[in-house]
Order: sequence, then structure tokens, then C-alpha cells
Amino acid sequence: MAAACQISNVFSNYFSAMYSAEDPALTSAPPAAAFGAEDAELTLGSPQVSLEGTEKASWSGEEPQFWSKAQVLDWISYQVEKHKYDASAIDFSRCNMDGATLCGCALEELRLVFGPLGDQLHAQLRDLTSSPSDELSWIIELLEKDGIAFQEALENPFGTGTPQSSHSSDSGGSDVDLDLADSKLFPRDGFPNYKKGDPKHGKRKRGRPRKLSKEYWERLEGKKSKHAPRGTHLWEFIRDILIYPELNQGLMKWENRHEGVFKFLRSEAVAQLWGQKKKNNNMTYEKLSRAMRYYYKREILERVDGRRLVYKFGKNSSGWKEDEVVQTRN
DNA sequence: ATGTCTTTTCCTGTTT
DNA sequence: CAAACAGGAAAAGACA
Repeated sequence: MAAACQISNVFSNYFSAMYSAEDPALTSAPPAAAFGAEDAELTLGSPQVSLEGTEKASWSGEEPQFWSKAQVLDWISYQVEKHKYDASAIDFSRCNMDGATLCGCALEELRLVFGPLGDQLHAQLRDLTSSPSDELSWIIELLEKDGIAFQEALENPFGTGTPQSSHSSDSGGSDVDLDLADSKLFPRDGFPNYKKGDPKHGKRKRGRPRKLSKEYWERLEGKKSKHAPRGTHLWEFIRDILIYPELNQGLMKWENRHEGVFKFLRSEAVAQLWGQKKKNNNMTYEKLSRAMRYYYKREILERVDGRRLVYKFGKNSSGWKEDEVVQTRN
């Protein structure tokens, strides 16, 4: 089961990595351009100086490559302060760049703009930045190498008995897999009372109750609360599972690639993955599908009648068509 | 600090 | 019967 945990985490990290960086303005970003692995970074403890007692810095917890201009400015100001550097020596008009640009600056360029502080900035940036290509290839390699084990782990969390007749039973039925694996990954003993539909509590309030697991989650991961990265929409998440076969792992398939018709093969597994991405281990296909149904009105999805677990991308979605995908991937 | 937007949660009823 | 589908309602959480 160590394998189940490890691989699931890798998978979820890969996904967080992909999405942590996504700019909402871009319809989609290829993983190669949007690695990130912020979770791993945070879990391992980043080398940043802590800002005890104060607000968390806007840039902390995010990969420098993906900082906005404002975050870059924040970080520079922070470095100026930290190194007791004379800010008047810096032409802040030349700091109008985003994280990607900043990371692209050579040491000489940084020295040019920031003087001696350039060396500090350069070193700090290097510390904050892991190697993108290495990161990605490592993850892909692992996914590929352990593809079978991963699949088995999803289908058979305890690795014993009934190895379900390998994947994609196109039955249209849902699956309860990952639930067990999930309870191992995200133990709930901290909240023994939280149980769906507990009859003891009679009529509960309507609407969305406060999520109980969040603090527990954060404690579990040994990190402070971090805002979810922006630009992560459910339909984009679904789309990316479909267009990156290396992420798909038999979770979904195209029914009609040209028309954007697709089907959930492992609905609960996809829901769990979505839940992992949103740090919400209570996600289910039922809830995910409610969100999907909201997309009909906005024409991000089109209705497909009479076909269970089948949806179709609508005219307000993008990034899934063959030509778009080719562009995205190159 | 207020409003908007996208979910998330729950629920009741219907369909497959 | 179980699993999906349909949507209404209300609230959470992120973001502007």
C-alpha cells in the first residue's frame, strides 16, 4: 500500500503542479511549461525565511516562475528589507516583470538592475526553483513505470484478492475504488462524527456546512493554510485528463473526439482526484456531477441525453479540440 | 469589506 | 433496487 500512497501522491502532486501555475487567461498550459510541484516544495519545507507573526507573503508557497508582477515586486521588496539594502538604489520601474521573466534573468542582468543585491536575488531564486524538466520527467517516468501498479492500487487498494479484470470495464457503472485508499491517504479519525447522512442528527441545515477536514489536512501536511491556486476550474481539470493520456490512466475516454463527447470510466476515481486537487477528501461523483450540470447553462458543457456518465464540451469551453491540443503540446 | 463567481453540500424527485 | 440524472437552495471560499 505504500505504493498506493506514493503513486497517488505523485499523481496528485503532478496535478497540483499542472494547475498551480495555470493562468486563467490561457486556455491551457502544457505540463512542461507549468510544472511547479508546490506541494512537494512546501511539504519538504522551503528555504524561505519565515514571516512569523505577519501576513504570509503573497509570493510564498508559489513557484517563482508563476509569480505575477505584483508578487515579484513583493518578493523584491522583501529581499531588500531582508538584506537591509538601500532601496533608493533600485530603479523599481525596472522590476515590472512577472516571475517567468524574473527567472529568465541572468546573474549579470540582476546585478545590473539591483547591484550587489542581484547576487542575493539570484541565489535565492535558485533556491526557490527546482529544475522543471527534471521534475516533470521524473513524474512522468514514475507514472509510466508504475502505471500498472497505480492502476491496481486504484482498483484494489489493499492489493489482496480479486484483482479486477484489469481496467476500463466500459460498463458505465461507477466505481467505489479509491475510497479505501482514500481513507488511508486521508484518515478521518480526527472527525469521527462526520458521516454522510448520519440519521442521528435529524434534519441538518441546508446548504454547505463548514468543511471539517481542512485544518486537519493542513496539520497533516505540516503547513499553514494556503489559498487554492486560481484558474483551476473543474471543466479544465476534466479536459486535461482527457487530453493528456499520461494523466488519464483509464479514468475517462473520448466517445467522439471531434465533437468533444467524453465519458467517465472511473467516475469516483476522477472525483477523488478532483477532491485531492481541491484538498477536499469528501468529494464524490455525485457532487462533481452537480458542478458539471451547472456548466450546461453556461454552455461550457452540452447535454447528452440518455447516456450515463457521458458529457460533451460546449461552445464556451476550449483547449480540447485536436488542433488546440497540438498547439498546446508543442 | 463587499460583491461576484465557482463550486460544494444537501435534498427531493425522476429516470435508466 | 442501485446508480445516474435533474435542479433548487444555501453556503463556502477565492478573488477582485
